[in-house]
Amino acid sequence: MKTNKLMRLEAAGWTIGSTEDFLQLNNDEAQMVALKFSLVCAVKKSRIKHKLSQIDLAQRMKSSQSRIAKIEAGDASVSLDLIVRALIASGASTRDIQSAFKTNERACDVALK
Amino acid sequence: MKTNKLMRLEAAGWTIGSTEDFLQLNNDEAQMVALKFSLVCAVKKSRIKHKLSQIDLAQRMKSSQSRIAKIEAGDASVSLDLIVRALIASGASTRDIQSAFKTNERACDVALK
DNA sequence: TGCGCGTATGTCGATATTGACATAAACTAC
DNA sequence: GTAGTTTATGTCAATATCGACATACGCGCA
Repeated sequence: MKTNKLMRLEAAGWTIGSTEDFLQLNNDEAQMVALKFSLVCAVKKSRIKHKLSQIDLAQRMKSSQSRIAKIEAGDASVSLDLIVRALIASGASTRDIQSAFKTNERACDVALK
Repeated sequence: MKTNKLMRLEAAGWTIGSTEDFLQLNNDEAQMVALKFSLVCAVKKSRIKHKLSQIDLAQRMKSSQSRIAKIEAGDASVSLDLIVRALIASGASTRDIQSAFKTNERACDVALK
């Protein structure tokens, strides 16, 4: 019997698994953030490696310098789409892009400066 | 001296490299499309592998069944963000995600059915 | 000092993307 | 058959994201 307490909980607006869902969501969120971070790092690395200013890169992908700055700053208003576009436009190779998806990257700043 | 013809062209609204930019853009676009395609395939594979219905997956990522359908159909209104979120939520491992970024995947349908 | 260059930050109107919903279609199993 | 399950498609109001612009900051150099 799993009815009694369960039903009371559900009556109160809870469902079984809600905790797991919550944690799962957090975990997924974390993965997403880590992924974005890696890619952002890769963008900056690739841009500098190819000796491009933010303006150069912006022109390449028909965006604006401020967008590039926001990308590299990890601004909340930039999508994964834009990050990956920037990565591609910056001249990163397919291999670079792929390896950027390893989330176990070292801290970005360290590698950059 | 690269001034003469160049200046005339620029006066006409052209800049050097515009053709390259054009091709570059197309190439970047193509890379982006290929990437999305690979990921979409990976989502469907992973979802089925984990025996999830579109509704299940939708609940996991707090989205809707119709969105999942659109994702897997390659609808124009789905962002890379959502695709990757779906991939993560479907239970794909980090390794799965990474390997999904190899653009030289085989056709999706073949593998799926 | 001031000037040029690259970058950071805030704002804003226009556009893209979202979840939700309705509904149809495809497919099983009875 | 039809009832149940899964997936596909269209619509829409709410929100997220966009490029563009202004502007400030840091930094090297004359």
